[in-house]
Amino acid sequence: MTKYSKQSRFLVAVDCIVFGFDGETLKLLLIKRSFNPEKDKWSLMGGFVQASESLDQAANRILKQLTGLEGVYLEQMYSFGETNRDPIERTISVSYFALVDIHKYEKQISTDFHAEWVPLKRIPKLIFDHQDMVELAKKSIRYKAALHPILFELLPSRFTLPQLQTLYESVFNTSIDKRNFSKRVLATGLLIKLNDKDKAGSKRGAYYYQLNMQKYYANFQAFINIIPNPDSLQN
Amino acid sequence: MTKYSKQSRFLVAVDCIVFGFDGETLKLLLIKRSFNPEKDKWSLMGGFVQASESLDQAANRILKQLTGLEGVYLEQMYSFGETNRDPIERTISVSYFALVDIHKYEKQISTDFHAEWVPLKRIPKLIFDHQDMVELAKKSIRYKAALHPILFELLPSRFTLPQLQTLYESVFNTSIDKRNFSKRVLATGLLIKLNDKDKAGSKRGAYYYQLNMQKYYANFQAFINIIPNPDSLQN
DNA sequence: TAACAATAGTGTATAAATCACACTAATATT
DNA sequence: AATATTAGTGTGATTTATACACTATTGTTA
Repeated sequence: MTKYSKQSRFLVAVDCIVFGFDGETLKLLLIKRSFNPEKDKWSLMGGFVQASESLDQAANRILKQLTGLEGVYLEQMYSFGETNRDPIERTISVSYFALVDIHKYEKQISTDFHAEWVPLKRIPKLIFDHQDMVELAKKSIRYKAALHPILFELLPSRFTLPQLQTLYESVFNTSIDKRNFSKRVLATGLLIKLNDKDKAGSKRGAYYYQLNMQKYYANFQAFINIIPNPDSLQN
Repeated sequence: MTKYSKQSRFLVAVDCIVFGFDGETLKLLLIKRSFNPEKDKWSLMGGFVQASESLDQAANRILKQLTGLEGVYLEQMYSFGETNRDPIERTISVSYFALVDIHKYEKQISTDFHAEWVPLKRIPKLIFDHQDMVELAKKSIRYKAALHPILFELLPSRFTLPQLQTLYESVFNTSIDKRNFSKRVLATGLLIKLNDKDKAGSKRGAYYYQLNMQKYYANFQAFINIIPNPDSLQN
């Protein structure tokens, strides 16, 4: 059968907004572009989709190539298709956001690749419409995290309640009463309390918890109420 | 400056999942394809993105061309990019869902175009991965409608509470106590009660309501609780 | 080695939201 | 005039959310 001969064909890119959390601050992984146009400007991780791969495969490949990251939480977000968003040639970009445990990758990223963790509050000017992508990604994770337990993807496999609370407070840019916070998270049944403590953050030490992976996967689609009235917290 | 010479370029399509509600049943607008491949098979509204238009513009154009629909609620949903999803040539499809007032368009659609409203429960086999798109669209509107007042887009500008309730009951495939339902919807402050009644649906007649457009637009992003525990209603 | 400083951990009473539930009202039809 | 059909309304019980403050632990320091 013949091809669709009269139609235009376009470059299709994938761009990844990669979030990390170092225990205090939410960060994005950015790279200095190594090729034209906009060489040496800050950019999201991106690359063109190849003929042989699906969009998801492209996103995973690009993330792996540019940062070494593999097997991380990656979710398609939105497709950007303004005709002039790339000045060289029309490119449609399918954006993904990723949530990674920053500690696993911190060293290898900055040495092997020209990628850097930048605090979300101090994102430099980015190329093309990457700024818009970042804004949308911030909204998207806040929205999703208000309903689903995705933020655990940003933490190491063992974490403390104070760490978890700090993470929620950063994402939602608010402060939460710790008694109510712990009641709510424990009520989800997602956490398993361990016997040892993290002594790094305080003299007394805080108990480690880990995810109950069974329940985590089973309840991922269910709505969960860690942040009440999240819409009143927009900013 | 030169183009990105070594990269592959792809066809990019837009496919629209168009929902309508006739007062009793949720329906999708489908068309019989008028061209190959898969001529005469059932399909979603789709078409290729042109060089001169953005994705949103393409979606609006295609909807207009194939159905005459214009100015309807249209929201980008997800991009489908499996390499072999179109057997003729690789095509990346950006899907949109639309919510329309079925009465406004019912006649003009079936006469001017080869489009047809089909009950959601009786969707025929569709071409390519359009079945997947429909499944995702059903999930998407249910998810969104659990949190935001989008379902009003499916109703005429004047509607009764019984109509609204039937709509929610169809979307969530459940039944709701009408006392609690009316309390909840009226508590949103989104509805204005009118002085006349719809006498078509019953002898007594039910009061018409209309949307308070101010509040509707202002509160669109806010979370709203018309359906409690929507996750317990999945199916 | 006792006092101090710093963070972790816990409970209760009040307010608000949600839920379950049944009767009367209006009117077209017979 | 009786009947059938759908619209409209209120309350009490339960659950959930909120506000709020003190004790526990332990490394550091005087």
